[in-house]
Order: sequence, then C-alpha cells, then structure tokens
Amino acid sequence: MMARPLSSSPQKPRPTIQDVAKEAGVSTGTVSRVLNNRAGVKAQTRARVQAAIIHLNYQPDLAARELSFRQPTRIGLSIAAGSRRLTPFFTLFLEYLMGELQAEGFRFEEVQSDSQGLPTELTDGMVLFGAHDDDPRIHYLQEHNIPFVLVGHGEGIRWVVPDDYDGGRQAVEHLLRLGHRDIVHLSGLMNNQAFQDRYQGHLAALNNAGIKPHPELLLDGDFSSLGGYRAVRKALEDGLNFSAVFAASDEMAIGAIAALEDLGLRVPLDISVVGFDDLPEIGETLTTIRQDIEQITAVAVDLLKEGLSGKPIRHETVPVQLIVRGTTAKRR
Amino acid sequence: MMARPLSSSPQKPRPTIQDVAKEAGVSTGTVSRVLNNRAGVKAQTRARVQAAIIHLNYQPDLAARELSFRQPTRIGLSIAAGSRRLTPFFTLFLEYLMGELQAEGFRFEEVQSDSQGLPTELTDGMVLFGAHDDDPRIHYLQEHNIPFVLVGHGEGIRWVVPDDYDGGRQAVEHLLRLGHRDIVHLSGLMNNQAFQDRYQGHLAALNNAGIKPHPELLLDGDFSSLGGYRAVRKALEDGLNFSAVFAASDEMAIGAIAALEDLGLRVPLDISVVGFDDLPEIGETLTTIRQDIEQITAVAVDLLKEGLSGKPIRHETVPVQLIVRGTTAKRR
DNA sequence: CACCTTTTTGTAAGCGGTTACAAAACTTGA
DNA sequence: TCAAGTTTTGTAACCGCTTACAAAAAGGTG
Repeated sequence: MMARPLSSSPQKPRPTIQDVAKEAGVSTGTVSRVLNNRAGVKAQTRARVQAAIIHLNYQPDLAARELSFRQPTRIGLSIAAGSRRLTPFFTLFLEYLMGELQAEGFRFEEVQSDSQGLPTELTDGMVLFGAHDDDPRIHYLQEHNIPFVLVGHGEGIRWVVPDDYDGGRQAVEHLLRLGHRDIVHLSGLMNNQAFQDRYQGHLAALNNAGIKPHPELLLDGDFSSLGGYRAVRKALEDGLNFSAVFAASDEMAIGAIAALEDLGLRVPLDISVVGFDDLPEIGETLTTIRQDIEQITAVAVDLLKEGLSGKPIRHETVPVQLIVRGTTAKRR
Repeated sequence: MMARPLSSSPQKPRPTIQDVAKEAGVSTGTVSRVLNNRAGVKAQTRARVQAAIIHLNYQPDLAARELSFRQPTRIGLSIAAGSRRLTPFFTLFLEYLMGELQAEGFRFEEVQSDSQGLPTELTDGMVLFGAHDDDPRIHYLQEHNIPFVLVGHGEGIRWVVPDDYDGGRQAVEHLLRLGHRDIVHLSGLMNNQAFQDRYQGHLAALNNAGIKPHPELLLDGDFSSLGGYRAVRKALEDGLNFSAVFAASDEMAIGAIAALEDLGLRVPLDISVVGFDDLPEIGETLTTIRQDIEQITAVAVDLLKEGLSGKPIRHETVPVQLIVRGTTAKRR
C-alpha cells in the first residue's frame, strides 16, 4: 500500500472526428455528415462510420460544434421579483427547460432573480417567468431587440401557458358528473393569473350546469399544503356545507385531505378532492388536472427559436388533462 | 398599420476580438491578453483595449474560448432516486450550482433523475446529490475514472456537507441560554443523514448542559410545513409540556408556529421556535440556522476542479451560523 | 464504350478565441 | 552611443467541427 492518497489520472484525451475518420477509412467531412444525418452518404459507408464511432466511444466536442454552427446559443431565464419560485412546479419547470435547451444545443446562461430583473449579461434570447404585462423587462427586451418568450399571458409578444381555465372547468365538470353541487374552491389571494383562470373555469362549469356559485365556498389556501389544511379545517369547524373540494394546486389538495381526515371524514367516501398539477412525489395519488410541464417548456423553446430566426410572433396554450384517481367518488 | 405581424430582425452579428483589435489599434493577441488579465500589457494599451471593449459592447464567444482552452467542461448532476428534490433547498442548490459552474466556464450537462441514476451521457465530472455510501453510481464513476463530488458523507471520496451537527448544537445551545429546558425536536423519520446529524447536535447540546433528553419530545414533522403543523398541534392537544421547538427545517418551523398560534399561544412570548436553513421567501422572520447554500455549491465545484486536475481526494464541511430573529425569547 | 448526369467522397477554409514564438520597442550601464 | 537585457506587441498555428467546392466514383444512355 502506498501512503499517497488515491488520485485519478488527470487526463484522458477524447477521440476526435479525425480519429473516427481514420478508423473508418474515410474523411472527416464524411464523418461529420454521418454525425449530422445529412443525406448523400452511401449506406455502407454510413454503417462503417457508425461502427467506428461506437468502437471509439466518440462524443462530439460541443464547443467546436457550437463554434462551427455559429448560431445564437445563449439563453437566459429571468424570474419576476416576488414570484414564488421555491415551489415544486418551478423546480420541475427549471429542470425541463434546462433539458430542452440543452437538447437543442443552447446554452442556458443564468437564472436571474434580482429585484430589477433586467438582464445583466447579454443573451441571445430570454425566457420570462412570472412577468406582468407591463413588466419593465419586457420593454427592455423589446428595445434591445432580444427575442423572448413569456410563460404567462401577454399582448403582442410570444407566450405560452397551460390551459388553466379549461383545467378548472374539467375538474368541476368531473365533480358535477359525480353529483356534487357544493364544491369548495381552494386557492390563494387572486393576484396570480393562473389561479384566477382556474377559478374562472370553475365558475364556468357551474354556470353551464345552471348552478349559482356560493361566495363562501371560495377559500384562501395560500397556495401551500399548510394553507390548504388550515382553510379546510376552519371551514369544517365553522360548519360550512360541502361535499367536494377543488384545490387549485396538488399541495393544497394534500392539505385539504389531511384536514378532512384529521376531523374524521373519509376521502373520497365522504368528501371528494381534486387537485391541480399532477406533481411527482406529491400528487401521485390524487384525482387531479395534469399539466404537462415538459410540453410547456418544449413550446417555450420552440417559440424562442422562432424569435431567433425572426419568424412572426405567436402564442400557444398547452392543453391539460383530467386524471381520475382515488380521491373522487359519487356524492353520497 | 401593416397587416403583417411584428417580427424582430433575425440577425445582429456580435463583434469579435478582431473588431476590438482594430478599434483599439492593436493585435488580437493583445486583446486576448487583456481579456484574460495576463501580465505584460502596458497599462496604457490595456486601457485603450478596455475602452474599445466597452465601446463595442464586446462579449467573448464562449464556444470559441472553450475550444481554445481545451479543458474538460461537461459536468453532470445526478440525483439519487427517492431523494426529495422538489424542495426549496434543492431548487436553491440547483440554481447556485448552475451559477458556479457557469462562472467557472463549465457546461452544466444534465439533471439526471432516472431510477438507475447512472450517467447516460459521458460527462467529464459529476455532482452527486443524495447518494448513499454504497450507491451504484459511485462504483460506476470510480470504475470509469470520472471525478465526482458527493453532497453528503462518503468514505474515500470527495464530499461536501454543511455542518448539520454543529447547527443542531448551536440552535439548542441558543435555546438553553434563554432558559429553555423542554425542547421539542421536530424532524422526520430519520432516514436522512443530515437530519440525523441535526438531532445528534441537539442531543450533544443537552448532554453538555447535563440535561437528559426526553424521548417524547422528538416529533415527526415529515419535513414539511404541514407535517410540522400537525405534529405540534397534536402534541399540544395531547398536553405535551415544552417551552421551545427546534425544527430541523424552516418549513417545519413555519408549520409549528402556525399550530401554536392556532391554539392561542404566542411566539416567542409563550413558546420559542428555531428553524434550520434560512431559506428566502420562507424563513426570513425566523430565528434559524443559516446554511450557506452558495458556499456549499462553491466548495463542491472546487472539489470537482481538484478531481479534474488529479489532485488528492479531500472533503470539506461548510460552517453554519445561528441567526437570531424574532421567534425566540427568554423562557417565561 | 464514350459521354453526360448524378451520387458520393475528399479537401481545405473558416468559426473566434489562445498562446508559443518571434519581432519590435523600450531600458540600462559601461 | 551601443550592446545586452527586458518588456511589450504582433504573427500565425491550433483547438474540433462544419460545409462550400472540387474531385472521384457510380450510373445511364445511345
């Protein structure tokens, strides 16, 4: 045994396109064409090159590739001051966005969350999270002619949102089909467009069924599991009459269920609960409205690419989907 | 008004080092030296170049730079299956880690969270989050000679952790100084090293003060605000006797405070509460133990760089700090 | 089979930086 | 004032890949 501590060997030079070319007995140009799936390579040659690639365990150098392609590649993410970003939703959004940008060969430059929110580094494009319509960042980006996409609603800009309104409608229609009439809406103070839309969808479903909404069924769950718990518990203790809860987030739904069970009610036997988001680790047992966060980020990246290539401005609404699981049942 | 929708101009070529050189009347080599703060440039020349850089709003092309430096640059993050990653802590960790890696010129390759957890793409280095000592990923990385750093404890590998033990000790010593003797420890099922260490620190502080720990003061708060709320509320309703709560996370502390206040107790007049983490948006009013997440990520990146250059294996413990705010007071 | 087209492959010039080396410009001391 | 030494600057090769263009090979046709 040596006294010296273990240390890994410092360098192991990666194979380059040259090595692959030599191994396959072709030129670098041909290898490059194979790598990029370009037409005009004989099938036989292509196979030989691919074999060499696998044999050498070749991975193209991203920097060199990026340099050759010379396309804009720096994308920034800017988060509005005050938007709740320490949430499961945002974490997933961030992860998927990173993945999408990476897959498209972009460089995800920085998460900016300073109070100003204005880009400090120059980027080729921006994703805006949680911005208002007259956000100073929007003006800044427009002035500097930097393409961007807003996750949220906007006027005359590129944006993408999940269909919150439709989600609210679907959730409540599901409960109505099960015979429920007195449906609590558990949300937060309505300063957020998404939560407002979910509530509007809720109201629309009631309206379509000819049911008048009851104002005291709108509860403030503070967007958190704790808030959901306290709101529902208080409502029960105050004797509020309802047979179902539509929580505008999975977290609030979890809290609602805990409160119901703590007070001896069974879900879904006595009370049905619907959530919103379908978050992994959290809402996996809930009847809920699924937001496809991956798709939202994919659309965001698409829109951004359109902006980068000067295409016309466009926006998109990503559909949501009711997932029926074990927390809803026929009204007793 | 044109009917055609607005569209931004597709391209605006960035200035290159050549442009800067011409503008400043020097060669590209000199500009490069200025950019990288190399010695051997006359102060006057340096100033002229810097002026040109600012004037042209020049930003070096990262791809070109990376290609020239030819250093390993792809860093992956791997998250153990089953570790709770949709938490504020993890989100902040991710953001800081991205920032650090970026600042050091690395490329943050991917967030892996598949059940296997093994790297699917080749990376030059890895950050492991929430791995156990005999994690298959560790063996894999060692076999393939890929440098990595674990956020957590390990044997014979590079790792970094915050000083959880010391944090627990500091929190409880603070409460002891205020005269508290019956201190609830609010945590989760102890499957997590960090939470175990915090509890061990708690016990050590008691022990140093000659106080015997009381087993029923250890409460399961499920690592969440809701769990903290329910645990503390139940304890109060069961008549548990205590004058202070040490919650092993800010979220549980928030829950604990809500429960206390719902049952008519005042914080800190009647009961003192200490949290752990000092999370923005969440723990900002708490007396808490501050974890410097930014520093943790910075150390992780340092260790990784050492691994990349073949330096000996080393680990580091990042200190934590008691922040006294408004939720603790002398025992009445 | 000679000739023309089409397909496949090779060659070499970039992409935008860094840096080893050489050249030029200053210092210094006798 | 000039040679030798030192500092500053310029030149050009190179990093690994893409791609326009040219060359070679293959395929068709009368």
